[in-house]
Amino acid sequence: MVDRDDAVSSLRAFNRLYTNQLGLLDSHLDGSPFTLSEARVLYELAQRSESTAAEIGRCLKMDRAQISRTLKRFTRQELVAGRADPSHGRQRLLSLTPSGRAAFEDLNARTDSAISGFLSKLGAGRSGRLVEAARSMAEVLDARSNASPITLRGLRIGDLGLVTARQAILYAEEYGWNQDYEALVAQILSDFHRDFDAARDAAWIAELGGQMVGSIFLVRGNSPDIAKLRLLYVEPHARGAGVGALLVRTCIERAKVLGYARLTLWTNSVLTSARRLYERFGFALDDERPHHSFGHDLIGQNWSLSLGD
Amino acid sequence: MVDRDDAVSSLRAFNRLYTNQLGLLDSHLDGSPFTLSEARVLYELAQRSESTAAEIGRCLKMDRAQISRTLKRFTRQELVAGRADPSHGRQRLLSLTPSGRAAFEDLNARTDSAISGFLSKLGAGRSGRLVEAARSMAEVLDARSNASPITLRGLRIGDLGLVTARQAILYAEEYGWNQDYEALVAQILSDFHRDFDAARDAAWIAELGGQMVGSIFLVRGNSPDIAKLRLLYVEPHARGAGVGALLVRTCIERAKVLGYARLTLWTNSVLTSARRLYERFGFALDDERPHHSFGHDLIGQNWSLSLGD
DNA sequence: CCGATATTGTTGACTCAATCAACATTATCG
DNA sequence: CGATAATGTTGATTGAGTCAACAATATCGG
Repeated sequence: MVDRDDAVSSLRAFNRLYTNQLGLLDSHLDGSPFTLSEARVLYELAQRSESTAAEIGRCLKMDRAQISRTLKRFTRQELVAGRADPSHGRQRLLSLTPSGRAAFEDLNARTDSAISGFLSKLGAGRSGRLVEAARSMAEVLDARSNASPITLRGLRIGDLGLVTARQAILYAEEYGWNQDYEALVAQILSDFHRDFDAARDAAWIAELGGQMVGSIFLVRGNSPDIAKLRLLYVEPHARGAGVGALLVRTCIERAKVLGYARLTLWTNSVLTSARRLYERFGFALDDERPHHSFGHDLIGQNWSLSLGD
Repeated sequence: MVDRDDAVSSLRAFNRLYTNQLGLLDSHLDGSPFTLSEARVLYELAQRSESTAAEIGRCLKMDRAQISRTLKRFTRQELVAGRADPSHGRQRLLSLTPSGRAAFEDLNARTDSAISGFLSKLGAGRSGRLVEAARSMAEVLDARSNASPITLRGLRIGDLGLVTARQAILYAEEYGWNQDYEALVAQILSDFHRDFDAARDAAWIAELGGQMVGSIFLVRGNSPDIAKLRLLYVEPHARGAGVGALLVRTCIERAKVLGYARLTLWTNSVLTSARRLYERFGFALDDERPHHSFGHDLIGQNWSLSLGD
């Protein structure tokens, strides 16, 4: 994956560029009377109905003294009003006055137009990539608090290709498989779409924070009462979070609902973590056979699970 | 593509998170005696052999007065020494003293370990995504100065899937084509890999700043002296930069080298920008025929170009 | 060569940022 | 109830950031 030193220097490089280039968006917007700190405090005040100085300080990691002085300035300018908390004699409940809110809206508009101007200077392509990357970073940074849950969804356009690419890249990185595997997946998925029958087939994409982190496919087998589980995979960074188990469980349940008597799958002996998953759900190894594929000598395995219980 | 208002608010959200969460990496690292501004100046001094105050000021967008005072402090602490520029009586050539360099190395180590600690707190998955996104943003921000050129490369693992996904998503967005098209591309690419013969087939991925922005495939046709051009596409944000022309030209040249007499292609009448490209390179429309595919009534077109000249 | 103009670097003046320490007031908890 | 913690204010100090004035030097057109 990503080397640790590389990662650190990449982040540092980004940090420098960001401070040098976008940093100007922070401090002292053109006509605005507010400094960066003031703007941040103003923003937090606008977001909450009635909050306390300590709360804002914690949220912005600002010093109590600084918050106190900033709020005193705001109060003198009649941007902020406070009233005593009935349930707490020490704290004061702060809120923006109408003119405080107007000042916030003005600041907001200035910031928006500054960013908008920056983006249009970049051009459509670059700004699109910038925004996409910013979203991705924001998601990671935000995820510290709200650990986003795993969700499953059906296939969307682009998924056939993305599943192909991710599986190919993963197995190339982890086991050195060559592009034969990618072509095989592309073939399987193309066939899956062509022959798709909602009464007998299904597919799920696992997402974590809006990102694809795994997939599983349920397709009809050679006889009407046998289904095949195919193309199970979980992104390395999402492993251990129960994504694989959720996918397999969902697949088994749907296979039962669709009336299949037996669920089979083909895998390779090197895929140990997948095998453990199958065993946990009661799959039994039927037979195995060596084969040479994807540039390696492998041992293919057929597993199956009886659904009649 | 990305909506402008969405883009602005995404960037703002990112900016807030970044200042709140990683901002602490900037100002005043734990044991370090340097403030953020001082650290930035120190960094710039360490990067260049002998530079002037004005140069650093321009680079960091800092005030002359502030630079002057910072440098005066550094000089008093014997971190920086300056000598008169022989060729310029006003400027002074600044450089770090040995103890200045030691201070820089110390700061560097502290920063690295702070970032490293932050990354390990995030966990492998999140930090990987964060770093990837940071690289992507850095590339965009950096690209202002060094306009990265378009490069062509051969196929890598993952490309079959990525080309499939990007083409499917693009034509779904632009023309509303359904997933039948994605399955068709997956099929074509799977076959391409299976039947690949370096003496008769070829493929190129266009990259701009390390990102895939287009592709083209050259495959043998039904008769030995006829080749087919397939799956040409260019990302919207890279259009107008000559990516398409570069791809087509490269493909035509290779077709000549491989000894083909004629290059044919199949496209659809709605793909007007591609058609203009083909016309520019001398392709002529042989025939067209309506068909119903990808959820729409389309007019398929066969174009061809004689390579004997 | 001269004079207008720009660049470089310094200094003073001022406000805000950031941090530490001290303090009064109020909550909370054993 | 008393120790301890949290809240908010104030003073003190250093640096950040900005504006303005100034001196010294470069540059360039005439």
